[in-house]
Amino acid sequence: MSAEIIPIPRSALHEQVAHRLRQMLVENRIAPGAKLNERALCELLNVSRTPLREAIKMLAAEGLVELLTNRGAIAVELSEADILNTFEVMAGLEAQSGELACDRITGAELTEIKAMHFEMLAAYTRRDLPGYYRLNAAIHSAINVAAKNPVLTATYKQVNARLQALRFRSNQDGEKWQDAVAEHEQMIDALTRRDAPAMREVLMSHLIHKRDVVVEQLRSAASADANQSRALDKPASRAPA
Amino acid sequence: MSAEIIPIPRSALHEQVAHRLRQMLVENRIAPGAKLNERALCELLNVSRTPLREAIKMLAAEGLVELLTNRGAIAVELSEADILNTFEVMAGLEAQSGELACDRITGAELTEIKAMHFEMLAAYTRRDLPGYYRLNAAIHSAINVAAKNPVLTATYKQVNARLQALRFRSNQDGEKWQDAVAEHEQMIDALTRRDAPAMREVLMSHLIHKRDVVVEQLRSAASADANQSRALDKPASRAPA
DNA sequence: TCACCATTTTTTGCATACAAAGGTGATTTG
DNA sequence: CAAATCACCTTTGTATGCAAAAAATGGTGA
Repeated sequence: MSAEIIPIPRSALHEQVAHRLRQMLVENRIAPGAKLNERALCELLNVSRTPLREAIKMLAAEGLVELLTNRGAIAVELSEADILNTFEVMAGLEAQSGELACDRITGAELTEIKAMHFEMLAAYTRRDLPGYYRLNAAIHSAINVAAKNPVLTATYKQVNARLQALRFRSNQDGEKWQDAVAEHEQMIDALTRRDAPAMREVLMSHLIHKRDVVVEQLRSAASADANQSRALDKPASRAPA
Repeated sequence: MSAEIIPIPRSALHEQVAHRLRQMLVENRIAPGAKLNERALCELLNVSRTPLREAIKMLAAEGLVELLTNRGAIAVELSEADILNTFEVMAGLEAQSGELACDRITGAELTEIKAMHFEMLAAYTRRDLPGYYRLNAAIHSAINVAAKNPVLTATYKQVNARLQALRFRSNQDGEKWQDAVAEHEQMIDALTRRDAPAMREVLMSHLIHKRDVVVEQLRSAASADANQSRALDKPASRAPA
């Protein structure tokens, strides 16, 4: 085992394009409902249409974009029902991750998660929302990894990606934020005790609460949008690019 | 709202190609590990390389084929670890389906599932393995649908597709078969009582047993292969097309 | 002014062409 | 004779061209 000269062996163009598009979608740089214009993306990414189209097809299979037959692709726009359903699945996947992690987590992994937890508490204390989100996601991801099941990890990531775009524009409420932190304490506790049923329970309710926060924010954002568009006398049901 | 002249609005070529390839993979008409030669598939399906390649990219995102960079695509070949991991995820998804179905199943749905269960018993009694598999899959699918969560259904289907190829060549052992039927009885029972925890429990162990059957069959098949290849003095670690 | 229709323009979908990487086999050399 | 090398062929990856469908535009009539 000597030469991994370049760990990324110059991955194919369509892979790179898919990666960049995925990032743009998850970071809301392409708004939900927005059309993916091939010509525009081609010159933005400096590739021809062939690898671009192949990348778009992959994202469609991942559920990040929707294909429209003769009308190209648009970034998925989740209805409230979609969001509820997606969080429900995520809750199941997280709960299972937690259960399995209780059986399979190593001491080093648990230590690292505890360290990240304290970092998250620091971010919370400073009301550093971006830092908090980053650490929060890192902790959940670490728990998932500790479950030692790559298939579960891949499934988790794929479903989670669809929700990332929502999280990107969500803002924690003061009280809810405090509750979320308390739930994280319970998680760490259950994980330390290797108490799988407790872990499942905590993660399930944690996800339910996350869901409620997102849906609530979405509703208020939607009503704000509605007010604004009424004021501007302009129907803006579909988000622009 | 008048004319849905053709309910399938002449879906795009790459969709049709993806569908046919998916079918071929799931039915083991393309063996695990086998190379997907573009030229050959093009003339088999009578399409040019562009839609074929787009379809292959979709299947890669679904986890049915593996892309090799400059060497095309091969049908996924699951290692024993992969199989264990995949069944573990399936168990979680089925368990959640069962729990949710207990809350949300309609009387009509339950009735239909019971009817299919009796049909399955008939197939079992006749030792009609293909019929048994079909009804078994239909029942599990119906439970999933009764959970009323399209995201869960999509996730379930995607993960399950990777296992279908294995099931296609698996054969139930007499005793294990009897156990599986008994577990199905318990499932129907729990579902009738709307007992979500019991449903979770039954489905979890049912999937574990399914997993064991598949792994056992795989092992004996592998050793048989090894014997045969030794006899023929020909290394055949990779399955041919 | 608004609605409807024809025409133009844009955009997507598919096919093909070209370039580069991989595999194969024969030939050559140690 | 074995191993390495080189040339050839096959296959994949990307770019481009062409046809069809959809959107945009403009004009006409009520």
